[in-house]
Amino acid sequence: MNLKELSTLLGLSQTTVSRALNGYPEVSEKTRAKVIAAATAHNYSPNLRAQGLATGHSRCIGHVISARPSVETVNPIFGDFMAGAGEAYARHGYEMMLTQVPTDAEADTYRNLKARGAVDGVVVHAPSMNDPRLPVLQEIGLPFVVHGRASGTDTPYDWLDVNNRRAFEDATQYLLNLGHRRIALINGHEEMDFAMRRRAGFAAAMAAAGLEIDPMLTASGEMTEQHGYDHAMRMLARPDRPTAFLVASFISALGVRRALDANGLQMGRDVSIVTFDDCLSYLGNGGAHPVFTAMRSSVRAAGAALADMLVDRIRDPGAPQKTTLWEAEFVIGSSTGAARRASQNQAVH
Amino acid sequence: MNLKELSTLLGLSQTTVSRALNGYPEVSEKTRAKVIAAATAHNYSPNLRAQGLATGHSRCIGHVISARPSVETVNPIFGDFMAGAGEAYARHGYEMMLTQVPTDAEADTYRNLKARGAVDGVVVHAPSMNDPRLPVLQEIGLPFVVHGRASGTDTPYDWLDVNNRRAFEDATQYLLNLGHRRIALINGHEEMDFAMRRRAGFAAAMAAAGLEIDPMLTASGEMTEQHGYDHAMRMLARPDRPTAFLVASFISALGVRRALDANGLQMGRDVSIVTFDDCLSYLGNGGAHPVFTAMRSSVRAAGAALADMLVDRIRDPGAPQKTTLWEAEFVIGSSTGAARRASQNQAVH
DNA sequence: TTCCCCCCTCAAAGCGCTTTGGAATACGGC
DNA sequence: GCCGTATTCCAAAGCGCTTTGAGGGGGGAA
Repeated sequence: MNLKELSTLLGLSQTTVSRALNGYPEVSEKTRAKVIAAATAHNYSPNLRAQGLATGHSRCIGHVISARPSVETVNPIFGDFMAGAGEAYARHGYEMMLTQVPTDAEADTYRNLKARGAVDGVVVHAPSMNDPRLPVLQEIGLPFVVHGRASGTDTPYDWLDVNNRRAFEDATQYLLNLGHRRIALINGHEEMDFAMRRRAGFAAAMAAAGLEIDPMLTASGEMTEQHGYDHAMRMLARPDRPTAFLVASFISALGVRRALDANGLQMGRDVSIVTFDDCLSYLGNGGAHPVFTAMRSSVRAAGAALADMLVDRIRDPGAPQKTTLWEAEFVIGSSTGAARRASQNQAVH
Repeated sequence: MNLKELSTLLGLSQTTVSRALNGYPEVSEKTRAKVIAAATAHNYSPNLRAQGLATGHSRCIGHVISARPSVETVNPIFGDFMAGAGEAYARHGYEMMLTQVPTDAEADTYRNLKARGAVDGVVVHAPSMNDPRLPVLQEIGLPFVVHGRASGTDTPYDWLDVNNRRAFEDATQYLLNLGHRRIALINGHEEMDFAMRRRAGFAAAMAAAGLEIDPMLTASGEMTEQHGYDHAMRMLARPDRPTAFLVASFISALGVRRALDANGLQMGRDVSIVTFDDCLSYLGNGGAHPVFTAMRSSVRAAGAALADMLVDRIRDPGAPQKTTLWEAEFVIGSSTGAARRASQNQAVH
């Protein structure tokens, strides 16, 4: 069933039917009602491609996932982000399209997406410092929003970020107040902008307390469970082992916790953990009684908010750039406690 | 840059340029080379929508995610599945499109996808028994493949599944051999076909051993960490508590483990856990030394295999249906051990 | 009755591509 | 030198929709 068929069936012109369906005022309400009834009765929906060809836009948002090798999509955070964004897109009548590409081909992918008119806009995930994608997007004029920020990019752009620096500074301060001195940082890849900011927050609090950061007590990498486990094991094996861990991801925190178990240490009593919690739906932090003391911010909400921002940007490409900075919420769970004497004694500088 | 511009620029007709680009034999290799060079030089790619309109297909695969409420997308399994599928699609030149809809609107969504010509095919996730989606898809003639099976659907369709029944039967047998008698099952939603099969496998092994299933020791629901924790806590609070848990998801198993910790029980010594492991990239099972004894099967590999199946189906709609049944691999970790006397004593029938 | 205006509807021109059917050129063979 | 066969290229017709510019009809005012 296409427009032509539907219109002959109704005894109207294609124009009228199209206008009726698209809510134009030039058509009487009576006609409109008849048209809509017929459309639903015959399960008619305008052909996406024809519509897109005629209007010049695709009503589709692109998410290009750089795959080093394919690790980003798989990031559990991604699923929650898409859930939030997807709902918002649906509300605005947009589809979402995923593209997976090798990291080095991302810029070309954007050019191609633009050239083929495949999408009306994109969201940029996991920005790094001086992210090369942003200049490309600006150059080719493809609307975009960024989940996070990219330090070093001077031209303005739309972004939404969590105040990672503040969150990690506060969390570190919290641990310092509990008497911890040897604090380990299990971070994400430090080319990532958010990871850099997190480290900066940590460093700031440590410096303010007059403490030096022991390079043996910091780690960065893909935030898997194994990542947390491996580095925690390594650090806990040291004679001057840390009394507290600051972990950039809930999943890695699970790994750190496994390492504590493996060492016969009790979380919260022997060793403390503070983690960043993205509120992943399948990995709750124990509901009303948080297991982990955590900085938390819903990545799903971020997805929804960014989707709204992107739709706004597409509708009004000339609007001033919008930026949003969310503060993470700090929740106290049972994974933290006062630093213990024994451990402190070990931690002599 | 569009076809017309490119062709005038080359001094050729649109036909020739199009043919050169699409590899038709009617154009000389010399011309073709010139055309391709110009296309890349000017970053020309045919407009997706125009191409689609002319050819009648979209080169796009749909994944519709039923959201009850929005819980499915967010399933960490989804990310891994998409990573696998996405890579395969890219290889075949397909894009992938996500649509999120309320569970009850899924059938309409398929009709709509078809009516609008939005996608060339879809993959059906999380089939339930007598899944209503399959008849709809068959009726409207939209090519599809199913991740899992839908018992009760008689007309043949393409599917790929893990032998869940066998896996759970074997796992149960393994626990029985270790002397466990009170075995708990933490399952997924039992309308889901895979959950039903898993329970059937469990039940078969128990029945073969002459054991009854204690309804208090089974649970089903969304496979979150909290789900595992809550039910394990409930079961462990019973005087005749289970000595072993059979868990349908790695994430829920983490929750069960948390419950063991909360009860001061040691996993593998006091209480055993066997879990199903989908090989999620961010949640490894400890690499060479598995933490959990597990039935495992990569959901990512499943995504890739299903994507290939779907592309085949689209290319040859008349081909005979293809079905694939994978056996899960059984790996022994440190989460299982012989049933302990003390616990066995509690477990008197 | 006549005219004018507003409301509603229409025919037709694209949007950028593929593809059919046909035409032009080049090349041998007779 | 002429014709048949390849080879290479082209003009034009859609694909299904939106949208422009224009026409038709009904009702109120003169």
